Amino acid sequence: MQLTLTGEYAIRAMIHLASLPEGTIVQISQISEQWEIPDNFLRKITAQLSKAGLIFSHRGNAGGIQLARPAETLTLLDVIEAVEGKIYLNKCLIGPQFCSRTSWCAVHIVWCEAQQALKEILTRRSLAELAASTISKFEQYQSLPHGSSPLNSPSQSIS
Amino acid sequence: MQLTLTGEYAIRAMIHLASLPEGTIVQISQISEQWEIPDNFLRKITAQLSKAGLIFSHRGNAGGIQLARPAETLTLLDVIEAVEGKIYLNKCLIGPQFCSRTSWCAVHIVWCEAQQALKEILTRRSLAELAASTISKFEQYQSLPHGSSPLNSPSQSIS
DNA sequence: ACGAATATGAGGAATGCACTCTTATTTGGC
DNA sequence: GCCAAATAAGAGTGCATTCCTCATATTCGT
Repeated sequence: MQLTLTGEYAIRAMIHLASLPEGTIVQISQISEQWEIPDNFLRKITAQLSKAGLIFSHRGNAGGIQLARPAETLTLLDVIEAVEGKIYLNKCLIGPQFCSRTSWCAVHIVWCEAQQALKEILTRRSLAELAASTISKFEQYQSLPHGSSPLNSPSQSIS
Repeated sequence: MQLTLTGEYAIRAMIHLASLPEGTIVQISQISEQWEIPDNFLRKITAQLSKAGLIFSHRGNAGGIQLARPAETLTLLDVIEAVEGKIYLNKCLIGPQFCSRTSWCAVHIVWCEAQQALKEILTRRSLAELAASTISKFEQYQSLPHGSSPLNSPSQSIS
């Protein structure tokens, strides 16, 4: 009943991309450094994000990854489901083949409600909002002059 | 991000107990039969429920288990946390030692909201309510005469 | 052709899940 | 006291998943 590190890393990477001007291409190694993600592992994760259509990847010289859609149209749920598969808080929510009691079990209804609530919250704010809010709060936290983006300058350690 | 079978089985067993008159003692093997739970595994789970103080267990001849508190005061969250530990939708919710970004990360706030909502839903209805509702729905489903409890009569297969 | 980047697939160690099995220990009835 | 019926406790097993690493392509700009 917990987000895996895979999902957490995917979110970090996507927030990073969402904090940049639309269309910016970033190298994976750059993201892995700034967000403390094992480089090779992040490559696996970005491959999944790419396969799911959330990012474009460009190989070769000056390659990297970029968002495939505007950050305003992306949500945490998109990212999580891209790398972890669809969310099912309980097996009984997958389908009747996993629980024969769904038609008369009151607990099943509770799980329906819980899952709906969870998904609603994970889609309530776009990655664009989250990235913007994160940056502004980080600047407040660090008492930095406004306008310098902490997520893009490698000199600033995020820890 | 899913309830384990351990949690699912624990809920079934507790719903079973909650459907009986207060203070009733049931054998573990009886529950395991009616709810399709491996007998030995259920014994492990009931041991956890007992250690958590949710049920009393009695050994020896005519032994069994019974609710330690009225079913009206028990919730799904109690049961789940008894066998799975406290719910943390993301590691960052456990404490700052798992994520140094909590003070300025907007995603962290979303997880807080999600977890709160989930817990609220899992405590909204008592096991007494859930058991009662399940039984009445089951009777409707089976078109049985009112008053016969499906969860107590071993002759009826629940499948 | 070269070098800088991602893609891909084969692992691999560690952990957790879903159990089983065995050996106590307790209790009530004879 | 003894036996049968029940839980207690702990070890152990098989499997899947998580969280990675590494080696080897493949792609593209110059």
